This record gives sequence, C-alpha cells and structure tokens, in this order.
Amino acid sequence: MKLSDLTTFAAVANCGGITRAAGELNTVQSNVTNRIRGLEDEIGVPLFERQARGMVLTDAGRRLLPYAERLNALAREALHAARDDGVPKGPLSIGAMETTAAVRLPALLSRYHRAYPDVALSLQTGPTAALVQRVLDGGLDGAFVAGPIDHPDLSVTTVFIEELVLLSAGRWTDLAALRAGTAETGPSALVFRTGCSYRQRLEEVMSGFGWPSAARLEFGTLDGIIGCVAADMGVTLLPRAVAERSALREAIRLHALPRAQGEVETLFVCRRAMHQGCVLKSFLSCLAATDTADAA
Amino acid sequence: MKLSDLTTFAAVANCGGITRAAGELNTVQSNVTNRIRGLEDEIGVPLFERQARGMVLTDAGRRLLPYAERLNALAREALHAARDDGVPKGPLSIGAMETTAAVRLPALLSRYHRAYPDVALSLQTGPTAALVQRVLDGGLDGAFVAGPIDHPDLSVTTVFIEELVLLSAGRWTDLAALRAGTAETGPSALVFRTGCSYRQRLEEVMSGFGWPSAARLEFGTLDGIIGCVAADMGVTLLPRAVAERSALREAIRLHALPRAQGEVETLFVCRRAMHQGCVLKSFLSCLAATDTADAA
DNA sequence: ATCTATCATTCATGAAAAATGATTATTTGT
DNA sequence: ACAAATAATCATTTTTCATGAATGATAGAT
Repeated sequence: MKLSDLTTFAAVANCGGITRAAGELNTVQSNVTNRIRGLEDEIGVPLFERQARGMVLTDAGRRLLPYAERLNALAREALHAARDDGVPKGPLSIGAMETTAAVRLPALLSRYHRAYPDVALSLQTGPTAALVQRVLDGGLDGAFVAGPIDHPDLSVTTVFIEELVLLSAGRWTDLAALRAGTAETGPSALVFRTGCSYRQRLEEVMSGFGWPSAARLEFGTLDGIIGCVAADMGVTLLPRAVAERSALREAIRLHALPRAQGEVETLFVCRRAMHQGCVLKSFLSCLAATDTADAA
Repeated sequence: MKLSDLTTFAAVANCGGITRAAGELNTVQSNVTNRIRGLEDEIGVPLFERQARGMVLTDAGRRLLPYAERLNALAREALHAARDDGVPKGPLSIGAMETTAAVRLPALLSRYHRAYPDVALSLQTGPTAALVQRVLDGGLDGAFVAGPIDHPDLSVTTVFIEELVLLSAGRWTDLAALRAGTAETGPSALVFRTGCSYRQRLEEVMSGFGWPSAARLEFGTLDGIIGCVAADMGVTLLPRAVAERSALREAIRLHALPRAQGEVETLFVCRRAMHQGCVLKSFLSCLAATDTADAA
C-alpha cells in the first residue's frame, strides 16, 4: 500500500468521481482509475460502487477513508519533524478570535516577530469552533480560542482570563435603567455573524436577567457591533479590555457581570503531535513569557 | 514519501547497517542504499551518519524514526479496518497473566470459541509489563493484566476483581504462628521469575507485617510456586481462586489480607484504534457477558 | 605496515510500475 | 435518438525499482 494511492483514494472519495479527482491531483483519469483498481486488488475489497453519476464509497471504503487522511497527515508531520533543525523559521499560521486579535495579540505578535524574524507569521480570525476545526485539520498551527476546550488531540494552554462586560449605549447608567428603557422583549443582542463564541454566553446572561431578548442582530466586524451598541441598537458582550480600548469608548457604557458569568478563559490550542515543531515551541515560550502579566 | 521507503529506513535504523537491513528485507544492499538516499534527498537532510562499522541515525533520523514506525503500524491497521466486514474470523492473539489464564480464562475462551469458531484464538502468558508492551507494539490484540494501567493508547476494561491471599504451608494456622515459626528474617517470598505483577504487592504486604523477608525464590510456573509453598519453603501471594482450585489445596493454607492490600483488578487492555476490529469487538462483548458474574 | 573482512556506494542493465493519450462503453437527461 | 458525462480499457512512453558486479573506504588482525 502506498501513500500516494491513499491520497488518490481520498481525492476520489471527496470529489465523488474519478474525473474530478484526476483534475485535482493534476493527472489523467485513466491513471486514477488504475490506482484505485490497484488499491482494491491489494485490499481485496471494492472501495467504491461504480455509478453512472460517479463513485460512491462502499462500507469498506468508508472504513478506509479516515485512515487515508490520517496517514497523509502523519506523513506531512513526519516530513516537518525530520526537517526541523531547532531553528525557528518558515511559516507559522495562527488563528484568533476577533476580540483576542484586537487587544491581546498586537503586542505579543510584534514581540515574537522581533525575537524570531525568520518566522513568517500569519494571523486569521474566526469563531472558536471554526478555529479549532482548522487546527485539527492542519490548516492552522495554533489558535487563541474561548474555553473550555477538551479534545484528546489538542494541547491546551490558558493564556488570558478575560472579564466579559455587557455593553450598552452610554445613556444607560445601570442595568435596571437599561431594562426599563427597552421594549418588553428586552434589548436586542448584537453578535458576530459566524457562530461567535460569546454568543451563547450572552444568551445565558440575558436569560439570567429575565430578558427574553428582542432580536439577534448579526455583524461581521467588532467595530460594527460596538458602533451599533453606541447607537443604542442593543447590547453585546465583550471582554472589558476590548470595550475600554474602543474608539467609541465615550459613547458606550460597560456593565460588570457577576464573576461566574463574567469570566472566560482564552486558551491557546495546538495539535498534540509526536514531535512538537520548534517554530510552535518558540511561539509557546514567547506566550509563556507574556501570560498573566498582560492578562491583568 | 512512500511507506516502503519508511519501512526500509526503519529496518536500517534498527539493524544499524544497510547490509543487515537488506537481509531482513529480502533484497540487496544497493537497493537499500538507493532508497535511503532517495529518502534523504526528498527530505533534504541526511538521516544517517555513515561510519565504517555501519549506519548511525542523525538527529533528523531520530526524529523521523517514530513516525516511520507509527505510519507502518497505521497502514497495517488501515488494511485490517478495510477488510473487516463485521464477521469475526481469522487470528486473535490474547495475552494473560499465569494466574488469570489458570482460573478465569478456560471457561471464557471455551465459550468464546463455541460462539465464534472461525476465530483462531491464541493465548500467551507473561507478566503484566511485557504483555502491555506486546499489546502496544501490535504483537497481541489484547491482554489480561493487573491494574492499574493508564496509557493514552490503551483502552482498558475492568473484568475481574481478584482477592489476593497469602499462601503458606498448611501447618501454619494463622499469620502470627507463621511469623513465629520462621527464622528472624521472616519467611521466604516465592515469586515468578519474570517480573511477576504480584511481586511488588507481596513485598509491600511483607514489609507491612514487619517481615524483612529472608529471600526471594524465583519460579517459572504456578505449580512450582504452590508446590514449594506446600513444602513450607516460604510464602507467596496469589488470587484466592487460584489457591482454592489448586491440586495442593489440602496442603496449603490461605491467609486473608486487609482489603486495601488484598484486592487487585484484572484489566483487559487493547489498543485504542480508529476502527475497532470486529474480532476484538466480539471478544469484548463475550467478556462483558461474563464480567462480574464470574469474578465473585 | 600490509592484508583481509566488512560495509556502503556507484553503475549498467533489465524488469516492473506508473503516467499518458486515445478509444470505447454505459448511463442520464434533453 | 442524441448529446454530455463518466469510468474502463488499451497501447505506448516514461519513470522508478531491483539486481549483480565492481569500487572504495575503514577497522582489526597478522
């Protein structure tokens, strides 16, 4: 069994057909046909059902597919491990939630870059679930996400403890006034469009206050949310540090929450591998040097 | 990167030389040389230091080796998973401690064999540590060992709870008499030759009694130990069930121990895999049907 | 110091496997 | 019936792999 055959197999399975897979693999259709056939001969079981519309996995194929993907991922990892000479260099893809990226990372990343200029750092933002997924599938080397996270394949470090505050327009001096000044359905909830990690927390907070919540308005940017809060369109939940450093600080009001609801851990997650790459290791050590000091 | 290259690489690493590896792989030196060279070219770093006496791994090679082994193991597992059609058949290698094999397994294995006659069951005995090692490296599909076991790659089920009793010759009616009747160094400890799992427990028990223990006599068989206990050569520690069913039951005396010292779990351990083979699954279900009922 | 046994590398050659392009057969939707 | 899409088949070329013989290098023995 060859790794390249498994790659071919996975491509066919994912594309649902030999022709499309051949295109993706930059080869010709007949080649893919032959390699799949070879694999089936070797294993002794058909992996696909041939249909006029394409190829559909058999049960055996379905059992094999996760192995094919894992084997290829491991092979990539092996290459990196062997090449890793202990000098941090090359690409490093980090993910982060919008809020973390806004207030915690600038200092950290700049310090890291000064320490390791040969590492090509790249940062992407997204919601926790998507970031975790991308770390797992290898699209990211690590990510800053909202806790708690528990996954056997992930290594987790707590890096910041954020205090979440409820944000309203500046005119509401306290939560009671805010509640009194909105419709009976309660204030609207402004959240990120794509499965924001603090969204569920906001739901809990509002339902804890006995606010049914009139509506959920979804946004794509942090500034959009804060701007609309300032314009009294509703409330949102954000780390205190984000709210305090906002350009609209004067137009909004921060309402502290009870400790149980107001605390959220920001974790750094990365894959648990046989060999931890020195690039990631250097990033983690840089992170450890920051840690609680900055999270005050 | 091809799996066969990694196999070759691992063989060279383990044999310490190309010639020996070639022999083991049933091929010729020049072939091995070329494949190693190809691998080094592909990775871009030397994997071996060429010495007159043979090949020694470089740092890069040392990093790659565990991946090579893991990849090959995963590939084997993938083959089995794809071929596994849900009908238990083929080989099943089980390991067990001597004591478990003696009293717990006969009924279980016979019942399993009646239920799944197409499975070629094989049983090997050995001490816990060696059995666990063989399960991990694939030499055994599963094993009955003494708890506790905690390993991320092993799936563990408690199957029996054994009561350990101290065995002496029949003339010693109680522990005090036994102690009084032996030299001031205390009775000898009779244990298995090869790192018996109950050995450490026996040491604890004897030192708990304030018995320095005169000597440790090592044996290769259960019957040897019991026979010598009956001949008053010393004491040993065995599951009550083993002692009670011994042919020499009349010539030995069982001394119960306090609960904390006298209880030991017998666990069934197997590898944690992406796909649990149906053969092992059938064995586990057979095991679950026995379980505590038989362990009374 | 020289010889010898043991290794790994190099090279030429033949065999096997893989990739390619063209063709065919089958099915689906028009 | 026809056209589009798809996988299988086949002949051909290209690449890779395995082999055996020759070469070179080194440690230990004489």
